[in-house]
Amino acid sequence: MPELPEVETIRRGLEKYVVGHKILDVEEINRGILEGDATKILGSKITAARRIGKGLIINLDNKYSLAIHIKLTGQLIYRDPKTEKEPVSPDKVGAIPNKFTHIIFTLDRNARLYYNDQRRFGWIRILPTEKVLELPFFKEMGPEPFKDLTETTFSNIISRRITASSPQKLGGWSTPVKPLIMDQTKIGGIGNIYANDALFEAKINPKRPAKTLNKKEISKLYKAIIKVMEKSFEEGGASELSFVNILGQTGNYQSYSLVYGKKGKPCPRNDGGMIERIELGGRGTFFCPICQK
DNA sequence: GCGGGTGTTCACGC
DNA sequence: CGCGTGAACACCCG
Repeated sequence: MPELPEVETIRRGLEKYVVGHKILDVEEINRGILEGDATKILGSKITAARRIGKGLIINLDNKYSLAIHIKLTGQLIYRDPKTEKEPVSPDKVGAIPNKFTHIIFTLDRNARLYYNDQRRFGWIRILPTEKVLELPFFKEMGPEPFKDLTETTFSNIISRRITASSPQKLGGWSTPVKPLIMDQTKIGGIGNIYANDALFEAKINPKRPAKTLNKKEISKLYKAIIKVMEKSFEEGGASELSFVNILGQTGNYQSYSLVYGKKGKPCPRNDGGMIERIELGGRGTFFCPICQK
């Protein structure tokens, strides 16, 4: 799933359906996903669901928390007798548990929370709440859209006017702008879909070294990131792979995506360009060579 | 069979 | 240590 809009969609679902439940049991069907002592969370009540970048944190009332990263194909699915009587459609998950179900949390009031993950890249860590922010993934997370990433902060990162580790260093990044905005330690939450679409929206070529962007382009890119993510919130996220929300429903942003995955298709601006696919930083990169300069 | 996939994470070279 | 690159993780789909 997994970029900021998809993880936020899951967080909202956790807040609506899962917060308030007690965890009665934890069943580990496949090892390697869950880390930590599961007995620490038995009998505890879920008090909050938080998100940092593409990571989730479920707080419990006993000073423990669950830190979760669903990587590419993780799913958190909530089931209870009530929601099953009101059929959710479309439910992409179907029968559950299935062959990709690795962890089952039994909750009170006959509810369950399932963790499915086709590729098993994701992780769930049980640890004292005070240790959660010490995990490198959270500790090293950069500022993120809709939180602390203001346009000024974004501009400073892109043009490298300040960084946490070397405040006096100037000169800018030679790295292409696309891998830079996807670097979670620089900016939190942006992944491959929204990086591609935001660069298209801002008419910036993904190969451009970050330091060559002028003030106007940086401003356009910032606004484009916000715009494509807001569109995705409205559509419930993008379900290119296996992303579903907490009720098993798909999102619909992929129907609106501008260039992501559209190799060989005409540019949405109808400028005569064909969307090209190249590799940048090891990731598929889609852009229109005509309008993205 | 092959290429490609919404993401880290680690190993290695400079 | 910072920076950049490439592979690894595991499995499905066209």
